[in-house]
Amino acid sequence: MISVKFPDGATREYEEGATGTEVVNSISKSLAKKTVAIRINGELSDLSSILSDGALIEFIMRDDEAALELIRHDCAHVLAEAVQELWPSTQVTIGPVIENGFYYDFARDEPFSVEDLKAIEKKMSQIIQRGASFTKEVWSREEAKKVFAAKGEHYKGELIDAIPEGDNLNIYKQGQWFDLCLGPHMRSTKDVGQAFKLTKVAGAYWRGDSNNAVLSRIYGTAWANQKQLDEYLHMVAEAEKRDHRKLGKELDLFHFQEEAQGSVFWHPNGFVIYNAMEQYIRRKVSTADYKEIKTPELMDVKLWEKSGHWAKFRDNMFVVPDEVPSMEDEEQVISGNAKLMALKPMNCPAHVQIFNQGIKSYRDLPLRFAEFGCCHRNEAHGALHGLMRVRQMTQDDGHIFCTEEQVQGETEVFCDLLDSIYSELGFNEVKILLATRPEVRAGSDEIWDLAEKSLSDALKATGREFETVEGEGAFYGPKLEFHLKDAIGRTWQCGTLQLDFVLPERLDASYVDKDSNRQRPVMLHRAILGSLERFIGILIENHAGRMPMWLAPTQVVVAPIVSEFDGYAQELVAQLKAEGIRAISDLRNEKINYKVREHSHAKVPAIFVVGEREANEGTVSVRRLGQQGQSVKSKEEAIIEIIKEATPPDLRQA
RNA sequence: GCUGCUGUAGCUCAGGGGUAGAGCACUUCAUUGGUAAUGAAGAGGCCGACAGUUCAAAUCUGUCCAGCAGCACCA
Repeated sequence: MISVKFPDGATREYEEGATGTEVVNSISKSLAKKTVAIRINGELSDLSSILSDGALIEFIMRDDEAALELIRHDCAHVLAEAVQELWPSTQVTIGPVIENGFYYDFARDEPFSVEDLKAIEKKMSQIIQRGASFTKEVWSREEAKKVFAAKGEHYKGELIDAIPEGDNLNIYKQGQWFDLCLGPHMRSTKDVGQAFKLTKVAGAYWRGDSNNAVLSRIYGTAWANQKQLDEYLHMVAEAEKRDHRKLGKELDLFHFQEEAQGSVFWHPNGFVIYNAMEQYIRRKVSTADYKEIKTPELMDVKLWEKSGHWAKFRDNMFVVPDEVPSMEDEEQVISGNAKLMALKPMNCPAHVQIFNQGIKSYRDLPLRFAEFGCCHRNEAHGALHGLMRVRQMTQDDGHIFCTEEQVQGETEVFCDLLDSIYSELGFNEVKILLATRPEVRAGSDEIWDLAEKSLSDALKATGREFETVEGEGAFYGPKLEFHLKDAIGRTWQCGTLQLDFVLPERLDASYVDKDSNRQRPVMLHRAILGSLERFIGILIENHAGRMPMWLAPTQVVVAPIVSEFDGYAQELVAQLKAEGIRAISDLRNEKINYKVREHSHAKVPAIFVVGEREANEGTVSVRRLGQQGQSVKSKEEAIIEIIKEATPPDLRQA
């Protein structure tokens, strides 16, 4: 006999070899009906798993949060079966669960079309209705290789080879169809339910390596019930409406064009936001004792060779020969002998050049430089994405030169600065990741041990929680990544703090310590927004284009109802402008409905409507974006209200 | 860069081997109307670029360019 424990502390005895199914059946019929999987000692497993003596077990119902992963994984298997039923010569590869759904990669000569998805969904529905049980078998390596080879499944053969010797080789069957899989799965395909949808097709590299073949990937989403699926699809539609590229066009904020791929043309409206953000950050870093600097855009390639960027990022740099092309033969000719310059892809080496001027004393440390650094990176075509990924960007960059002992204090101060800025900008959920040494890197393992330890110790000392992501650090040092959660739950990496022992060494930075000895400073690279362009894109999507008053390109429109009161409207605009408010009048010969509609579409936060009553009483009828109706106030009161709201968050009186 | 899709008016899109279409926006005229569209008229296009097939190409084919969705990349 074996005994199993339940979460409430109870124990029960079963025959040797009892499975989760037997246990759940022994408890109650209704429980057995709802239970789709089991957790054994905390690990999600098949309900049909054989239990060991003393195991702690928990039942997973289909409606449990934990079952979502199983629903999606099982759904991926159903997708694969459906595809092979429809197109038997298609090879299957892998099909993992991802956020909100799953995908499956197939090897097939003909890529899938969007129309195919409908047919596949129909077939999947049938497979789910058939409700074949998932059963697990453990095969020998040889057997598995033979069977998959016979089926023409070469990718599965490669996967089998990659499984470490000694590990079990699980095969999950659902009726006639089977797949190599770690599991676990639910009881049968019926447990998947019908709340699923295939969303898109795309190409993807085998094993995520661009040197490998391109496979056809089908993405899907799956949920416990139709309501959840509908909510998810609604959320996706909402996100689409917020797309900053669409809003950028609608609100006349910026545009892109072919001749400057990936570089922003800021229109007057967009540049208001840009300037407001730049000025805001400038005030914040100035208060935090940073010295603002400006460094050259174009520098000799030699500097980038020295810093190590040339070796690693040359392919993504814009290189400019210092030469006027000759125009012989009507073709532009460049000799190839010219000195090579490069547009800076980042600012750090330039900041070190300023640090290196003159002799620095330990008394100068920590020395904090800030720059709105305009950087160019020749990003791959497919990587460009509106404001989120551009070729010309302006980083709110900064570098702190300090001693090893000062790292902890600087980390703490920086984290506080970030918290203050993010919360002022309306982002209250921040997740921190510590990214450690990548495979290709500069600096010895000892330096990396030290750098990773100092950074994580410093962060721990601030009392903040973080997760570690292995291998994601910069080539010169480990980094902290600060991820913001936006209004519809998406996360964006914005801030970063990177600890660097390598660049000061390579670029020979030094200071004189108490005992008159030359020492290497530590360099902290840091950014708060990341890039102004990208952050503005995030702000647009977060606010769905309805920018808070202090960032709104036009803050107030004053619209008279009839032309008789144009004078009163102009007077109001003049008063608002005198207070630094971005106000305009709309004196067009149009109905008030039309004006209100138009300015509401333009997402102007406040409209002052004035007619006979207002002009006679010295009032305004204030209509606020997103609110029904309007309220009448004295003009003084209305203006004071706008001034308050238009004040940047760091300048507001508490 | 890779795979797939798309490219027609300022915007959103329909059409499709034989004279280029709609709505909105724009211009003009009339309208002075109290909180999300007043009416009428007009103007606007090398149908992404280049080549090929054809009596004839915006339409079919090919190449290229750009955008989009993923992938890969992201100092």
